[in-house]
Amino acid sequence: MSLPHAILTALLEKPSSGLELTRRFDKSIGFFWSATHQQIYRELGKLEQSGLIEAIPQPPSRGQRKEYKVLPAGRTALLDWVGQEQDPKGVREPLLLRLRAAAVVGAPGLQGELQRHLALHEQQLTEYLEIEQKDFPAERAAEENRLQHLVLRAGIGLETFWIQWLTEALTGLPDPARS
Amino acid sequence: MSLPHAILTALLEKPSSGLELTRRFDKSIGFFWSATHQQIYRELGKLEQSGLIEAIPQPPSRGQRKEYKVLPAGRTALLDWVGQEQDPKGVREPLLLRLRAAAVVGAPGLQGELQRHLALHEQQLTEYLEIEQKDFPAERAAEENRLQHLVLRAGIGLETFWIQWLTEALTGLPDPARS
DNA sequence: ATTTACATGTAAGGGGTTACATGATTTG
DNA sequence: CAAATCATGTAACCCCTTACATGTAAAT
Repeated sequence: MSLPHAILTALLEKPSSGLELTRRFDKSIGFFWSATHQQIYRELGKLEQSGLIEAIPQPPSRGQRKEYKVLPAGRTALLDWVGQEQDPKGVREPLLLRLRAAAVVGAPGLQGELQRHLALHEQQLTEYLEIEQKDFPAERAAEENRLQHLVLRAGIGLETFWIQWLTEALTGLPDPARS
Repeated sequence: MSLPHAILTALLEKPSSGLELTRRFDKSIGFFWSATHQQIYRELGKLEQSGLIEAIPQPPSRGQRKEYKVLPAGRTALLDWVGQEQDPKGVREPLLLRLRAAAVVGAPGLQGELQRHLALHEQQLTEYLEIEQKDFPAERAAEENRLQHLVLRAGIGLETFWIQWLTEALTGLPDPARS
């Protein structure tokens, strides 16, 4: 039940249409909870039906922009959700599965795949670091947006971990394959 | 499409029945790809229909143990899958979402939740470290099961990261709430 | 007028989660 | 034989993914 609350958060930060939300997800919340526009439209419909959000009155026709804002009930629902106990869900990373499978059936081409992942993680880390420089400059070690910064630091930490792990993995198996 | 391949890997390591697989998942593969017995039974059925695994002949009645082994076609399918390019999927961590939401609607009780998560991650790390000591002792810095060890090291690294991040987060907000 | 970009949706299928159902085997 | 345990399975629901469909507005 995370997506609806992600949407509520985004709408509280700024009322938006479905497409706007999709774009904002692509470059902020989506970093740790991605969603496609299909998911978002469906969820907006549900949230509206539940009385948690409201569409700003418009001639409702297809292909016509429809902007939503959060109702008081929506804010309450979000606050409830934030306060709930939720256990962290375990890792779910196919690459680790594939390594384990490779230990059994062999792994031609795995080295290349690891290098590809390494490059992708380095790219993501760079993106995060740029955002950090832009949004959280050292001067105002803000109390205001400390939480947002913390979230970004989680992303940075995770990418850093993967880069380190992949590097270690690659220095270990310098032979291209073993079928 | 990860679960079937996780099962193929497990069955190659050792032919098993559905319930055995469920238990083995709970304490090894399941650390980075969990599955319930319902999922496993359904998937075993599909794999058998596809001709990738085979049940060792038994009077097939309900409630009767049924052991599966991997067929050559299954091994091939797994090898194919290991060789495919698959992009890493982004993080999907509700706790980060909740922090972000807390930045908007406030966060009574969030500190307690962070401490709870910290304890859970410390517990998981301990479990991983025990497995490492038992299965990968320093003496034989094995080439044989290097890949398995690497996978475990990923788990260790991830838990370590979360512990560090949560600790940092908690030292920052020593006030119990702010609604 | 046609194309392009914007914007909102529908449909189908896969996978995961939870609750429940049923048969076999062991134990008291 | 009654209860507990082992073992396999069904059903319903929800979420995510992918591909496609439809309508509006602006540009050429």
